[in-house]
Amino acid sequence: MELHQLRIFKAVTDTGNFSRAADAAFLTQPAVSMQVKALEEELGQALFYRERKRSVLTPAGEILLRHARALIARSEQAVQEIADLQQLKQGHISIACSDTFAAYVLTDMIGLFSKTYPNIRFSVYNGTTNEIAHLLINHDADIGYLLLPFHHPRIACREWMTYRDVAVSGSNHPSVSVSHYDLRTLVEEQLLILEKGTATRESFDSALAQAGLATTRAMELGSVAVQKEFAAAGIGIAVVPEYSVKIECEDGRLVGIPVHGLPQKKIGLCYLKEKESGRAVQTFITQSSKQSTDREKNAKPRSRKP
Amino acid sequence: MELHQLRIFKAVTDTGNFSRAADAAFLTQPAVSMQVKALEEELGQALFYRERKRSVLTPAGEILLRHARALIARSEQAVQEIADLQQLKQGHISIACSDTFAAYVLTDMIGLFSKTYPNIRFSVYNGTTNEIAHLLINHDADIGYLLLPFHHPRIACREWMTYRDVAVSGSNHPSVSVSHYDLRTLVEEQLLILEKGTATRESFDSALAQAGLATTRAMELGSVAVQKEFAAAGIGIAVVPEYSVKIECEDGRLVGIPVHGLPQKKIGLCYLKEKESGRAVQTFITQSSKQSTDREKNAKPRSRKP
DNA sequence: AAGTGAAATTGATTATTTTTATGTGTAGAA
DNA sequence: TTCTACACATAAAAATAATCAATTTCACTT
Repeated sequence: MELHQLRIFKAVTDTGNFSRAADAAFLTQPAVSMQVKALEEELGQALFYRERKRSVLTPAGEILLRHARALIARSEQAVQEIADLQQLKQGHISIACSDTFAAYVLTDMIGLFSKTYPNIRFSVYNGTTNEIAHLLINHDADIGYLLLPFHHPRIACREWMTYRDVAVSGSNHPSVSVSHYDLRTLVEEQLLILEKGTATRESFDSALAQAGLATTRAMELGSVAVQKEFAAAGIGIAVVPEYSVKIECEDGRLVGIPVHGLPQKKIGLCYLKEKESGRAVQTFITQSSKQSTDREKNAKPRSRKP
Repeated sequence: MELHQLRIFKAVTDTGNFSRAADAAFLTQPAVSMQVKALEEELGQALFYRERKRSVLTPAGEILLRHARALIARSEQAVQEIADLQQLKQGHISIACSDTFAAYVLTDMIGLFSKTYPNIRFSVYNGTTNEIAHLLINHDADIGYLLLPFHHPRIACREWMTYRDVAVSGSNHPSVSVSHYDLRTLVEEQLLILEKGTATRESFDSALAQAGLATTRAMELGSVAVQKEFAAAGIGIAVVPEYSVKIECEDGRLVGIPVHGLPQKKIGLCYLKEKESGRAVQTFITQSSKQSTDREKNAKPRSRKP
């Protein structure tokens, strides 16, 4: 049984007549006869009572018509839904990144995108750099954001944004009066740093190692959100990505202090080399890259309010 | 889009691999490639990410797979349902006849048939001879039962059962003592006869006319059921088909009195000449004709109980 | 650098579908 | 009756599509 045959069959039921069905289907009458006959042979029984003027459905024909209608409609629906994918009327974008990036950068990107394309759904997976790579390779994520440099034979990266880590403290902390740190002064403080195994921590450690320094008093915390809370509570100085404390610095809950000697860091957008992204993903990248340049222009990572 | 293509597409998703799909579908790998490519071109986007070892569905592919599964399953269901028609696992029989025949003959026939084939549904249409013919011609009824003789260019009849009309009265009516009527004595009675326009009435009228007689006191009633009630109430003598009063004669509610001079009547089974009946209808005819010969053997149209 | 696995490509071959032309049967008209 | 018109069936030729066998490409792997 083929849809082609069912379309012809349906044309006969619509017109009540093989010859008119042939016209409607842009075929000749014998072509219609043969396809109907093929169906009848496959099903083992007649589909029409052939009368002089019209053809009337047999019981088997009635059953087949019911299914044929459903089958044809559903095949058209499939085409439509797939077309909707192109029109961004539906779709799904799956993103892999660190929880920090998700919480403080992705939120805005997705929020803006969803205003324009409300029917595109999102999945966000958080993980380490390695986990992000696996998500991409297994097609569980369409794109990822991770700390550069990153090299993998099947994954391509492009620079997405740059930022620095910044020291923050609560606004009543003695360090408020400090205009900046360098690494040597920084390590003297009670530090609040991220646990091992994260890219942020590794880059911090290697910066210290390069300068021949080590932390004197460091407290390891599990997430940037916790670091911020501890800093706000005046427990110590947190070293966090500047983008994660933009709002708190602006409203004065936290005070950001630049650290000389910490390198500028790059986050890359990455995706499978061989895989061409769908339109939804492409559009998301385009739109949010516009947004991100805007954001960077307006960014005032250092701001103190009295 | 053709089911053929969807079956191949599904084989690829099942095996994750064009080559293995080819084996599964008893095709060569290029054949699979071509059909998938044809689908992709029709839909305007790729269905698979082709990787070295396996092929993974794109978003469009996911959507198509969902529909392909449904389409394939439904096409198979259609075949199954139509096969069930042959197996008498489902079906529908539509019968046209007089309301009297339906009430007193068809009931048993359908009851017995439904015991064997509980999933065959019935429709029963009541109408005059002419209406029955129209029902057949419009395929609204598969078979009909009507009073013979009946001639129509497109309808074939075969004799189904014979019966006589019989006079019945309530068991306390004076006529109880009469052993039989002839037409002359019958017309002297207070008669309960069927309204004009029915075959029963016409045959009665023509029997009287042939004998040069006319009713003296006749009451026209709308149905045999009403005739029987009036007779049981002692209002007069009803002339009704013997098969319609079999039970009442046996249990004594009514007394049947033969009428000499009324002809034997034949009911025919009829159907469209050119139309071959479905298996359900054929089986119904076969089974109920066995039953009807049985019934006629046991029939005791005249029986009086004290 | 050679080998491997999976899919694309190509040209020939085979099946299938469609068309053209014709036949059949019936209903209605001459 | 015979003719004509209509609707479908049938048959052979033509066109189209699907398949196959052989080859190539491509990205790894060894």
